[in-house]
Amino acid sequence: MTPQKSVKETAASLQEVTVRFPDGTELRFAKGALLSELLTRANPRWAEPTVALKVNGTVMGLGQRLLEAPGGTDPVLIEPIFFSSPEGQEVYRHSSAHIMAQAVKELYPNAKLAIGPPIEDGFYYDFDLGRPFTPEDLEKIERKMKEIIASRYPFERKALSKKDAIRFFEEKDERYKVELIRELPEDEIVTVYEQGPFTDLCRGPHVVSTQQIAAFKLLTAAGAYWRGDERNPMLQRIYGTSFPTQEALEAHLKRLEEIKRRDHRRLGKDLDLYNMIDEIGPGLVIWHPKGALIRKLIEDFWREQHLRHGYDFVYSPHIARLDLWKQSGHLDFYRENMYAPISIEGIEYELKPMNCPFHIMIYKSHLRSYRDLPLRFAELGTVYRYERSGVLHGLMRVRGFTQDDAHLFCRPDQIEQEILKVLDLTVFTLKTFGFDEYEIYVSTRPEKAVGSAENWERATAALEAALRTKNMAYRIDPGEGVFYGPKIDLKIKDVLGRSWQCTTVQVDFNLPERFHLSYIGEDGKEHQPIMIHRALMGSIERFFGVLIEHYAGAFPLWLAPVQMKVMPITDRQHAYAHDVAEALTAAGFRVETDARNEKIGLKIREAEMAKTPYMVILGAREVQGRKLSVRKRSGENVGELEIPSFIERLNNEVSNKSV
RNA sequence: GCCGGCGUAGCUCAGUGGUAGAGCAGCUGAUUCGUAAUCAGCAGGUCGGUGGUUCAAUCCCACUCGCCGGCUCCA
Repeated sequence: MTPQKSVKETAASLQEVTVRFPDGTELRFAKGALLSELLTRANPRWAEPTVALKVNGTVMGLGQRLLEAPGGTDPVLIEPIFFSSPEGQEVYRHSSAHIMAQAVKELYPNAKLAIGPPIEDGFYYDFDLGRPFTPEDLEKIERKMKEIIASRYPFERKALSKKDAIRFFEEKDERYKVELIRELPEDEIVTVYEQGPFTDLCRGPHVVSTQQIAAFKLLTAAGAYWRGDERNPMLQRIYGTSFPTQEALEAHLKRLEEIKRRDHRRLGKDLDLYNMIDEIGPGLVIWHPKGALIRKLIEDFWREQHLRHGYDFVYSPHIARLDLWKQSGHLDFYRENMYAPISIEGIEYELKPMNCPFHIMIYKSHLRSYRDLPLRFAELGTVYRYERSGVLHGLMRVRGFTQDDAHLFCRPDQIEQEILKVLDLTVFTLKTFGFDEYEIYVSTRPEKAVGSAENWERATAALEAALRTKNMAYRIDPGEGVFYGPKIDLKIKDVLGRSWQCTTVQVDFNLPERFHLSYIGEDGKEHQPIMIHRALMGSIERFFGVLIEHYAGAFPLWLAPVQMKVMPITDRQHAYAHDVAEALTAAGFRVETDARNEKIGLKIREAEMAKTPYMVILGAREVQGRKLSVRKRSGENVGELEIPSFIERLNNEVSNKSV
């Protein structure tokens, strides 16, 4: 199996070449030198252990040789890659995945290898085992991985012809690997990596030795289809993660704990915000009073902003005749997400999955002039979409949800300006909730789509132009547009750095055509308006779920369902507590009084667990001085205040919408 | 939808082929207390649902509903 080195290559390996390091240092090396030799000799005092090297811009493993470097330049440019970079993590975790695969093969020789890539925060490997992995299996695999790491196997790269590679993996009965290799181009050189007795198909690169994987943990096992296609066999996937130090691993595990602690499904129950129950059905939310109040406050804010930004509010029904959905094209392109029609007096009606056709009907209710445009119809519109049972997830993925929807009708020359306005409103809205960072994607034409290629291009160009004007960095997401037009998707980053898709802005050249929308232009002739669909928070349900996790349930004062609790220490302060609560309520705050015959410690504990922003503690001293002793949920003691100065403080905090 | 795990009191969870327990919450009483849990008593469950095996099922089996972790998909 050892590939033969050509005579020419051997000769070449004796020659020398200059290597330039990032600090400008240049050293001479034999062309056949191992990259790890470069590193030792150069002693470059790099702060972190080097995972791999970037050689003339290509990431290479330290076990590779200088002569494999691309470009064949002299000098050869070298850059270190540390674990702290995304590339370093990829190499490190990819190697970790190989170690896991070796462990699995040693423990379960019949397991077939599929694929095992690095992913964000870790790695996975898919196996065909014929049965699922149990938690005990994972423990055994972890122990075996530790042995493999202790064995200090070097990762050795071997190149094979496609034919040899197929034969090699056929002999091992690794049918998935064979399938992968067969799809490579005919003349492709296939590389494999060996670590001790284990060989895996792999492009690489890898760390030098298994010993380099210092700290790892296997996290979960789950089913996954071969190549993500449900018609293919179900494989068994093991997820794991690895880090160069035990501390870094533990920090990561702690973060996972933190994510669990913030889980909106747990907090939603603990804080009594909302629920989803069997009797009603999966993916259908009931909002309990506290959650409903928060929702109301969010919606009030939304309405206020939309009024200021020139939107008109509209309302539309939950069902409409099937014909409407035929005309809109939803029945052709969105059917799999729609519920079965309801027959009423012989006419079929359909539960709405989107609000657009209704807003279009409002547009069509008058003859429109170019002077009327742009028209902006906004609605907190509740829609119902069939989602497969396995994809439902708390508030993040439901079957009935309310979009903060709007449809803008404008002239072609107004598109860019309208999108700019939408972006402004989006940024302002998100910022109010403490989201300052986001990822932006522009999705282009999918396979299943209506409308001409030319229209798609025009629309996409408008979206990109607006983003460039706003200096907002974006990435292209090819083929991910909705069937009726390209879109901008904005994923917000929460306090833990996780991304959530909320905002979407979609240009639509198609619905105006299907519904024969028109306006009378300056020239007195009919023209077709452009339509823009947009939702800033996306779905109120999802946005609320994200907010719960973002704030860890501790809603800022302006959103907190109960803003403060008035807590008399004994019943001798009840009368004063009543007066205080009345004064605060009269000032417009949401106040509860805890007049139970309980110790103050318990009252504070319960207010803390309910994440109430302020606690107003009233004992004999406060009654005496007609004051308030104010404590924040952070534990901070604000001290003794007079009622008016407390109210002023609260008013400031609410009007600033301090996060 | 698919693979796997789970479903026991309002919540978090023990448990067993002979019809169930704890802590918290609830109710009652006592305690009048200064910044994250006062004490005692009481009450609370057709063990997700349906069917089957069995003298006997919460436990075993089948089906079904739901939840959780993934796959796929999306606001």
